Amino acid sequence: MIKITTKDGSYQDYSKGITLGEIASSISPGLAREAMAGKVNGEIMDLMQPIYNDSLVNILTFEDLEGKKAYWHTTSHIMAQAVKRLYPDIKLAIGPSIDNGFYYDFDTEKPFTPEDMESIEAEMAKIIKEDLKLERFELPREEAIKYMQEIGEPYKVELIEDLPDDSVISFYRQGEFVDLCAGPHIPATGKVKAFKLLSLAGAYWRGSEANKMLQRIYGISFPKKKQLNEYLDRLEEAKKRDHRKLGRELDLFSILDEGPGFPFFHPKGMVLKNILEDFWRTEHTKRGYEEIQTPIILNKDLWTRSGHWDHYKENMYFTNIDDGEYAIKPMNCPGSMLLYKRKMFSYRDLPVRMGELGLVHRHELSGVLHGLMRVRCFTQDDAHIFMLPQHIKDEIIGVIDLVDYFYKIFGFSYHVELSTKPEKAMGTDEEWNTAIDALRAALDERGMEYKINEGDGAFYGPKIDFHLKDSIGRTWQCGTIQLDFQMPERFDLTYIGADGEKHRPVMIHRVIFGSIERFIGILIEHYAGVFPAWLAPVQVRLLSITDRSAEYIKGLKKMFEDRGIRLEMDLRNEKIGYKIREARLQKIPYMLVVGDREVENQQVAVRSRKDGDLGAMNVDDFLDKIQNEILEKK
RNA sequence: GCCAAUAUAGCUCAGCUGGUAGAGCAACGGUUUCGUAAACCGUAGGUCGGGGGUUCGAGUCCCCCUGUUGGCUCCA
Repeated sequence: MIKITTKDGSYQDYSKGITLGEIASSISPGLAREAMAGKVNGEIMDLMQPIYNDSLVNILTFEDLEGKKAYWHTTSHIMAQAVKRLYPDIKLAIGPSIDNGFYYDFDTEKPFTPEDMESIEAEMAKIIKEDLKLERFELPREEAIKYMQEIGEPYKVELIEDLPDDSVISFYRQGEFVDLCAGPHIPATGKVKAFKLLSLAGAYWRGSEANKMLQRIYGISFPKKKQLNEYLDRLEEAKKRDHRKLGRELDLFSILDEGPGFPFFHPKGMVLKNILEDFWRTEHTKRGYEEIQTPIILNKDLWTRSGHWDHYKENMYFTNIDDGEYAIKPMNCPGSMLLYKRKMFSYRDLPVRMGELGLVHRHELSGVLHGLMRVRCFTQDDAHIFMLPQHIKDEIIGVIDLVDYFYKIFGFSYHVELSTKPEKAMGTDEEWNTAIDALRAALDERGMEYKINEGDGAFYGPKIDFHLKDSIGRTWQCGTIQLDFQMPERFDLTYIGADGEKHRPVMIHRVIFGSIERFIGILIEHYAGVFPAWLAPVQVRLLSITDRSAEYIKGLKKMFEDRGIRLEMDLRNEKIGYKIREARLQKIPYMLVVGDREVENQQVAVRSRKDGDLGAMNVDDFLDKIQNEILEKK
């Protein structure tokens, strides 16, 4: 007998060799039904796995991340099986689960068509109905390679050859289909209740442009039909919020064929951009930042000195002036370095915080451009902080506080990642450790949880990234703080220490919004275009019932504008319902209906986009209400 | 950049196997002066992304170019 402890701390004896699935059944039939995989002493396993020793066992369902992964991974095998049944000559590459579903890469001469997807789905439904059991087996390396050669799967052979010497080489069989796979998998294909193939795409073998382009099919699956529908509804919801669609409908920005990746901001989009920038300036001034502006075009020598010529040339644009070579800046830092060097700093002057809303241009591959999210020119809300080593922790805390303050105002929650030294890095391990310790100390002192991204830092220093979460649960990397040893060295930055000698300052490089353009894109989708009053390009629209109220409305317009309210008038000869509909579609926070009654009482009838008809109010009361709302940024 | 899909009026889209373009909304003109999500009538609007080819004839078929969309990172 062996002793099995479950996650609630209770334990029970079972006979040796019992499987996880049987344990789940003994706990409850419901759990047996929902069980997808299990964890034995922290190690993820199939339910079919027998246990021989006393163990701590946790049964995983679809509610657990690892349970989902197993579920999706099995669905990807079902898809591959269906493809092999329909097209026996197609070669299999890889088919993992991902954050939302799964994919499988296939090598096929003839790309899949949408009709093929339908027949694959139909075949998958058959495989699910057959309720094939999944069995795991292991083979020694040579046999595994031979086996895959025999069944004609060259990509699998390559994968096995690249596995480390000590790794267990496992396979999963379901009916006639066998695939190399580490697992775990759910016990039978019949457990997959609802699935859908979502998209087709090309993908390089092993993600490298040097390799062959394979055909990838993405899909998703759920234990309940309802969950699948909810997921598809969420995708629809995301589509409705698409900033490219809303950007056009709300007349905020456009990207024209004449400038791929170079956004045009319309007057209303510009209002939004200016509000964000004004807010940024105000908050930075309060925190001891100075603002600078450096040129967009600077000569080749500068970019050689900064290292960009060697490390970033592929992403840069160039031009000639007279006989000299120039580059259009992809980053603001070299310009900032020059401004630091304009004069001598004493240790008493530091830290120096130089902010710049700098327009940078970067050559992005044409295929990656995406609305405002991925562009070829954008405004970075950059700042470089030059300081003494002992300032590092406090300065970083200052930036963390600032990021926190900003994101909370927009209603974003966020998580933090700390990235450490990459393979190809400049500087010594000692320098890196000091820097990482400083970043960590700042995070710890601030009591922040963070994930470590081993080896994901910039080549010149470690970094803290802020990933914000929007209202429909997607995450976006925006803010970042990077410690940089390289630039101060390359530009020979100095300050005069208490000892009268020159010393090298430490520098950090940070952004809060990241790219203002991208941040606007995120805001549009986060709010679904329904901006809070402080951000709304038009805060109020005045609607006349008949043209008898036109003069009164024009008077209101002046009064509102004097109080800094952004407004529009709709004096057209249209019915009030029609005007309200249009104002609502434009997502304007307040609609003020003005007819004979309001003129007579010197009032306005307030309709809020959020709360509907609020009834008549005195004009001053309304102004106080909206101004308060704007002030509180609600 | 690569793979695939796609490009028709300001927007959303129709146009079957080739026979010289159509709807709704928007716009504009007129009528209606109306109380909280679409009044009525009418008018105008497109060298069908660009170039080349096949054909008696091309929005439709073929080739090239450009833009757009979804992917190409998440390692069996």
